[in-house]
Amino acid sequence: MVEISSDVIRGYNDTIILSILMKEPSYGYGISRQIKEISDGKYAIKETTLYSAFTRMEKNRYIESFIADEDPKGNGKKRTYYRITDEGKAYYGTKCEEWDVTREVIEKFIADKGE
Amino acid sequence: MVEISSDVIRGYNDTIILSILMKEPSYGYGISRQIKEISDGKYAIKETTLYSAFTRMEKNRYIESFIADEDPKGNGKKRTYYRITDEGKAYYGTKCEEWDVTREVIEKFIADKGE
DNA sequence: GTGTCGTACTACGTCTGTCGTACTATGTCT
DNA sequence: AGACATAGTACGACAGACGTAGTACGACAC
Repeated sequence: MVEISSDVIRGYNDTIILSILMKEPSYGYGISRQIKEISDGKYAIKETTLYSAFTRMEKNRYIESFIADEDPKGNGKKRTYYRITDEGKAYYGTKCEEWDVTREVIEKFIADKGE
Repeated sequence: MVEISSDVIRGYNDTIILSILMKEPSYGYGISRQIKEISDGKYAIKETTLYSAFTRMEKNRYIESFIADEDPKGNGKKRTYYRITDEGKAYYGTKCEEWDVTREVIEKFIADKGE
């Protein structure tokens, strides 16, 4: 099985996290599981990478945190949730556009992909 | 114009350089110009990034350096050329395969690209 | 004959994102 | 009692990319 090196995803971790928050607010562990699920187990973000991304993106105002209870059935336990901001949505949009260009460029150098 | 962030290309700079050396041996400045040309000016590798990649890849035995004269018309001036090794070719092949997986994964998180 | 441009690098230090390791704490299942 | 899933936090290390700067040579303009 082909392994995805982290240096490749680097620069898109923030985008991946934001794409999950585009649907609805979520929290660390939940986002981590969703990433694994959506990628069919091909990519698992490291905890440290994820939480440091939260810190960075909150500083950049791409996301906002708030404390909330666990799912209804839960007792009184709290979790830190994150919600995407308008700036975050704009950033996500930019990254999606950038992706097209990046992909095009890289594929010019990849065997059997160039013109 | 959409700017390509370096973190995205990161992890593929070596691959891009090797793709040029797959055709024929070349040298720093020449490779730099070829990258710009092939990418239609969309990507220009920084000098420092390029030369540090040479050092790294020579250490990894993906490339070998040799000194040669400038083009025939040149006088006695020398340049450092690089040639891809068999290990380098194998590495390039692996990276090309990895690219397919990476691209697939990332596109699951990019708007209008998912399933 | 001086200055600028293109070529062809090298050196050094900084920054950023990722990762390894480790630790805390609670609830559930066995 | 111990393992496992959940839900994090803390801290330090590392690698690749980048900014800045400097060297050196030849060609060409003015």
